[in-house]
Amino acid sequence: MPLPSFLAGLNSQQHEAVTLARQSALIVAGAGSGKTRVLTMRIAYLIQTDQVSPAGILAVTFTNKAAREMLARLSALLPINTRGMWVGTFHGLCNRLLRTHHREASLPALFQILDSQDQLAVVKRLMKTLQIDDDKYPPKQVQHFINHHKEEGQRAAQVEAPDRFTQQMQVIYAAYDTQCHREGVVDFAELLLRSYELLQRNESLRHHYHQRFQHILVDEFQDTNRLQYLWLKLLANPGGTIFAVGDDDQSIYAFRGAQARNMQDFAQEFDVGHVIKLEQNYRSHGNILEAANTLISHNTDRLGKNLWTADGNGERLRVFEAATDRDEATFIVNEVRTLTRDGVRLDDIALLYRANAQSRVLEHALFSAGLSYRVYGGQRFFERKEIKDALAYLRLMANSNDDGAFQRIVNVPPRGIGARTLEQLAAVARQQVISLWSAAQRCPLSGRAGQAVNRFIQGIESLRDSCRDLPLPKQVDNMLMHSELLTHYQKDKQDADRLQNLNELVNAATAFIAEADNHWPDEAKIEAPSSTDSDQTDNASLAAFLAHAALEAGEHQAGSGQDALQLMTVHAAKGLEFNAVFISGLEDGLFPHENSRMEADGLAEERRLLYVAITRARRHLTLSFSQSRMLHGQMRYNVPSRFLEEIPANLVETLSYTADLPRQKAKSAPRYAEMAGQTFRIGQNVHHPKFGDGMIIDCEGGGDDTRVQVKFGNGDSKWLALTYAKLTPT
DNA sequence: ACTACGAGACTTTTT
DNA sequence: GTCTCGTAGT
Repeated sequence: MPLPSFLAGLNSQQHEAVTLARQSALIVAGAGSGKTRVLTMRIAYLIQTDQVSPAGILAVTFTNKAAREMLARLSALLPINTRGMWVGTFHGLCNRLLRTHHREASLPALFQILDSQDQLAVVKRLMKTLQIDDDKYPPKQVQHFINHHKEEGQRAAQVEAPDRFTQQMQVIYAAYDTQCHREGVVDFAELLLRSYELLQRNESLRHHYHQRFQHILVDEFQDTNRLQYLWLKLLANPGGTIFAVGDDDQSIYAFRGAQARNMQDFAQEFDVGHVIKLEQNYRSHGNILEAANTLISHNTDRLGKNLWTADGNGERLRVFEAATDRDEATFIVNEVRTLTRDGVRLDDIALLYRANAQSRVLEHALFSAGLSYRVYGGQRFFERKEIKDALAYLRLMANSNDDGAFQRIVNVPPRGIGARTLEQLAAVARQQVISLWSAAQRCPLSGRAGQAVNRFIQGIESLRDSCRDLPLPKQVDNMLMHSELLTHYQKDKQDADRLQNLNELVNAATAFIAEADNHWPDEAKIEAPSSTDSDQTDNASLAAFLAHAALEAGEHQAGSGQDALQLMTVHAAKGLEFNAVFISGLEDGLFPHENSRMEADGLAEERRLLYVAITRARRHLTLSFSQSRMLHGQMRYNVPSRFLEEIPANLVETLSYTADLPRQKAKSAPRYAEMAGQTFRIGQNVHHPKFGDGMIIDCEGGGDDTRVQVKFGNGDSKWLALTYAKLTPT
């Protein structure tokens, strides 16, 4: 059989990966090595050569964006319809699975999905009813405990609890699951754990999917957590094959449970004969790659790879040292101007930083300079307050047991139902183990508040009735008209945005339906032999829309397509590329972040983070750091990042202050410490006979009592009395 | 039921 | 420094 023509142009490793015979495979795909291309071509190749039908493919990604991109590229390669294909995020696919088999998973047909916010609200509410001290057991920590254990595949009963504290956590975890079950809601981790347990328990179902999914493909494998790995294993074994693509050097999500170790485990457990490495980079110039290679070589426990390019070395990296964070920002603004003069588009330039707090100074400088910019991160469409309120109305219409939704909007807009009334309702609900809604229904309270509650219940019910046979966008519109949310937010004259967002929600619903008609065939019809609810199916599109809202919170910042500089954290930049990249704040304590010192493998992860940042750049890469920085309302003095020393000097051009850059340092009034005729200044580099080299970051006292705080190379800082410490300037 | 003030946090984040 | 959250006061 002739090979499909689209294979032309692949390099030999890519070709090998794409055309591999039916077997499990591990592809270590370096940054810019054409990873997504290989993944999509592999699918196209399998289908084109009749090794599998589209329905036999399961492809998993981490983000909706990646899933969309894969589908888009796939339909460009092949004239097939992507309808029957299972391409999506772990959570999206689990949702699909659970919707299809909700009975077997003992979930209501219209189960709702809790996002993190919602989940935290449930935890708080629960702890209140259980009367658990939230100082001793901070809700955030409880939430993390629950998620962490779910991601390890553990139910409350399986958690090891050697001490009092953990036992209490375990109790809350168990109560939380009970509560969620009663309300018919499911959190993100639950989506995975529940479908994992479903497949584990239900042999015929498992068998069905084993038969079906002949080829499973996984993107960003290094980001999988334990449960996701087990889920894949359960879905593939025995006989199925997994095509895993990942890069251990780009593993930067350990803090949320990702285990790059899954790559090694996978190679072993799935008998991967030889690992295919994609090392040819099609993105960056040579110097940039060499800097990245050398930096990452300082990590141990790597699968090991070295990026190379057929392109030239290009220009050298530039490193700039600033006196203050403002100077740093000014420098970057000037450099950006130079680049745009040379014809680089603004949106092909990125300013990256370790922590969001750093964007402020940069934004200020950009704003003053009149450069347009866009900051990624921040609130997303479906996470906005007013949208959450509107969604709560819809949720309550779909599922009246949803206490979270009930509580959220029972008094929005204000209708005279205060904390007092709610408490009474909650007490009834707790006693009879029923939802707030049922409590309100069954035990009507007397008085004005009771009337208000009744009116509320009736309002929602009549909404539900009037929406019954309407198409989804009309339902949303109808809800907005009758809920008085619009008038409520009209009073907030400060933000007309909120009104606009609410109206936008109708458009979102319209867009969702249009999209669903293309890609989301009614799985229930195709897949599920077992689930045919007659009572509630007319609300299926509403439930699907609500799931969509939770699973895909919407664009981070709806960039209106205009040319603007891109500001984001290094994490957010993963997977992207730019002609020119600035990485700012390369200081010890910031990058690597000081909190990383506490964590096992923390420094290595920070190094990988910088590796990711560096490999975003195609042509121009500028690193910068500042001697001083305003952080948490305090001036902090930092030493350059240790990572800078790990980049070979011959690749770097060091920039110094230029004459036209106003030194603002005088304004920050360096404080001095004097002792025996010697003067020490904040920011000055010094040497200590015992602790080594460091920098003075603070001083206090005077005369014989003068002390200075010195931050040493290992990250520690110490207060030293000048009388005793033998400090010498370096 | 709504506003105002103060305490405390504050790495990274997708689903 | 600035934002969020929770409580106390009106």
